Amino acid sequence: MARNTLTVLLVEDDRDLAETVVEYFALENVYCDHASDGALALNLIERHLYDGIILDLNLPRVSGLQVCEHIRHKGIDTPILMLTAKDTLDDKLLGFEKGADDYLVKPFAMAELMVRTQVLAKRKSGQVAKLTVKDLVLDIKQQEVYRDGKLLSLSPIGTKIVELLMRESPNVVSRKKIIQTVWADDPPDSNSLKVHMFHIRKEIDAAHSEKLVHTITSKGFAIKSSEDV
Amino acid sequence: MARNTLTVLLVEDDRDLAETVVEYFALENVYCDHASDGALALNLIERHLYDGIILDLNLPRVSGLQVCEHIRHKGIDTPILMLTAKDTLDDKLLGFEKGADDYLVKPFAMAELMVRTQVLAKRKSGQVAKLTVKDLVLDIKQQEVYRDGKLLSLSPIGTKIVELLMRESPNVVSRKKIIQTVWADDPPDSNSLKVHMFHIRKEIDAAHSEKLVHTITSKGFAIKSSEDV
DNA sequence: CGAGCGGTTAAGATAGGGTTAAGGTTTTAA
DNA sequence: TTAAAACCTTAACCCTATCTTAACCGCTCG
Repeated sequence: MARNTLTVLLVEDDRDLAETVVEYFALENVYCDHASDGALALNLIERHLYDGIILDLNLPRVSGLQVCEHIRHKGIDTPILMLTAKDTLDDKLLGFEKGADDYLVKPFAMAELMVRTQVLAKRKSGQVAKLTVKDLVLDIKQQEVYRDGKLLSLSPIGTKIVELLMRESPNVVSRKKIIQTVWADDPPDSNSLKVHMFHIRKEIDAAHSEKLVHTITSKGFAIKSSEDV
Repeated sequence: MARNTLTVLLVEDDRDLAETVVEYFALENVYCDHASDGALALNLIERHLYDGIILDLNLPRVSGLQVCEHIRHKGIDTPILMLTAKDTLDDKLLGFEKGADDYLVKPFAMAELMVRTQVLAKRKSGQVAKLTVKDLVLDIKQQEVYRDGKLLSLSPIGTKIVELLMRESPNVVSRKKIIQTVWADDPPDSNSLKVHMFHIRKEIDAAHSEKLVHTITSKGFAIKSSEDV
């Protein structure tokens, strides 16, 4: 089972504060990279896979909001926690709109930042424009699915199912949940879901040796790379 | 069908506040069930699949924290946002520890609750509980059992039995109770349970010197480490 | 020593999931 | 507006993982 060690990125121009955070996090076994401005941060984010990003709103040159927007635009769904000195509601709303997942107002207690970071890091953001599982990509806005760069021909319902499975990846999603998500209150009283899954499989996996669509008997379906837990 | 529609559960005993929230949410196309106490909430949660749960910490009878813990123990990973009147750090930390994903202090702006709920609902919690007995681990949500980090191959019914035994560990569970839990109304009229126990033993204990599955003659079965009572 | 309890094994039954094709509905395009 | 295409549901069929069943084994204890 996975160790409790997390790797997060702190984007903060106040070097004193940054150092304090890094040291505090080290005590709790959280490894913390540090970037002092937005450009540097974006660079690091594209190179590494972080469990979470702590982002000061008030950065020189590129603002925190811009960085946030940029990250989401790239399809990176690492959870983001925003830090700010101000506490106006508008700031928060704007932050969430740009793709942040949580918000903390300066000054804050280290313990709270710690805990919020840990909670944050356990999940995916779900705030991205694109979902990616291996070489499978879903453009959420366009509702188009690509594998290995090639556009697949999925029906609207099929795409919805794939979206759900990709959001939950690598977890199993129960038939019940799929049905409720796709059909809401009036599910078909037939094996319609089975048929949709069949078509989805054909599109996503037929031409590839690595299968991404998996059935977990009596539990449901999952989209993930074969050896992911 | 409506596109961006979410379904959340509000657990709140202040009926005025609840009504306000429900109405506000309706305007933004978020359908909101309401439960006025913890017992009711748990009932609804098991029956429906919500996109998020908004949980007042301060409930009559069963506290919000208890409800939260209960939900996670059931393996339900719906994201939870906690509401509270207090603003002590300890409350927050405890809330996160019990499996909450976000936190909002009363009084709050409707717009902020709205936005936090929407962000919350897009992602999975990642906060589910796991059952552990020595090096045996059951992932409740995935219904997967590991020993010493290795995934075991248990059938659905086998997993159900193991879950029950692990929940009751280190106590003995009678055959009668196992049968009732697994088969409810129509138990097999054969030695099916024996066979399941055989397979469970094979998976859990065959490759290890410390046996965790124990038979207590004429009483039932238990999963525990050998020296435990 | 034989009756009862629990473990082991293998075979048959069943249910869950995969595949296919037909028919009806909705969407799209002319 | 109408015809064609795309899409969705349905039902029938097949296969396989899983579950049940029954028979047998071996121990223990009265």
